[in-house]
Amino acid sequence: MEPVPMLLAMTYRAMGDQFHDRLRQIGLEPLRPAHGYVFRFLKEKRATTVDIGQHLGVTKQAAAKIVNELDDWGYVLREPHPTDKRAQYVTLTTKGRDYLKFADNLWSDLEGEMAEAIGEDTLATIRQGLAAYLQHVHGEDQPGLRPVW
Amino acid sequence: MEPVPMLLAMTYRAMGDQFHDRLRQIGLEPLRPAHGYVFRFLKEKRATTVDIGQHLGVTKQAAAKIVNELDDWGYVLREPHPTDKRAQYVTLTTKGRDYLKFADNLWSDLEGEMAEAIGEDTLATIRQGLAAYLQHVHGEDQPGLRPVW
DNA sequence: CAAAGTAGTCAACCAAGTTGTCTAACCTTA
DNA sequence: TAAGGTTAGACAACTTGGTTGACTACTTTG
Repeated sequence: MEPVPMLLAMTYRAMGDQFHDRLRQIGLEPLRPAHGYVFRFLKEKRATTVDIGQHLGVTKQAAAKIVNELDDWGYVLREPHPTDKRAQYVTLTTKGRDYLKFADNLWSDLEGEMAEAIGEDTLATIRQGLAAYLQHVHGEDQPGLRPVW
Repeated sequence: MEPVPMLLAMTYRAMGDQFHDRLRQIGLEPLRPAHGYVFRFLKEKRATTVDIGQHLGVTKQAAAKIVNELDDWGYVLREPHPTDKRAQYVTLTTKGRDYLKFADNLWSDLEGEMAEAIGEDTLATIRQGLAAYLQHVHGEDQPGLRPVW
């Protein structure tokens, strides 16, 4: 019997692969999951590189590398922090927001296909079950994503 | 609303972290998920390094590195292939089988805790739902694990 | 106002994979 | 049965995505 985590990993992988395939057909830059997570984070709040690193669960140096790429590609830009002369806010450009919207559509397409395959209600149960488990493990303050890729 | 894959990844990560923590308390070698997947594979069938690479979805060179570690630590050993003088079968030692048994217990403990947190039936639905989705996507021949770590 | 802490950058290193090459053995097949 | 193509495994160089450590400029706190 397969351990549950293996099922989780395989499903994550399967969905991620499909996402990536379709994305590549559009010929975008080679965005990795981390980039997507950054977009999602920046949509919510203004953040510095250090904040981003914290959220991703990596060092600020690693975060800086990611931010640099996104900057080079025009997905984000840096603007001076209003009160702290050391810091810079990283913000989404229009291109970044467009990407995010596009990606969200793609995700919900994939989720729709999943619902079709296994049933709307089953998917809902999965969603709620996993959320409840994370709640159970981490309580209120969910950690950064501590990603898996 | 969180995309489902993110929930999958976070749950996988949460369970994996707990697994790893408890394992480390016992002071075992720093086994990574890949090692566990190799054990699970070798329990089923005799396999060469190339087979293992195929199963893990990595090159044979990468697989060889993993097998070397496991050999150094005494979890597997290599024995000559009966008919092919180039090849070697990789097989679990007693230490390897003991580890696997231990790990399986640990996993089912964790799964038990999950069941307690979110309900036996919810967990069962998750299990079946994910399996059905994988079936839907990949059909009969599930790919190697194409792992995520 | 001095001391401790923090944002960001630079540089060196590391781990886990990749590609490419080679040898010895294997498998056609003419 | 010899010849040509394929394969298992090893070795080496490189790539990627991170790490730790050190430093500067600025900020916060006692």
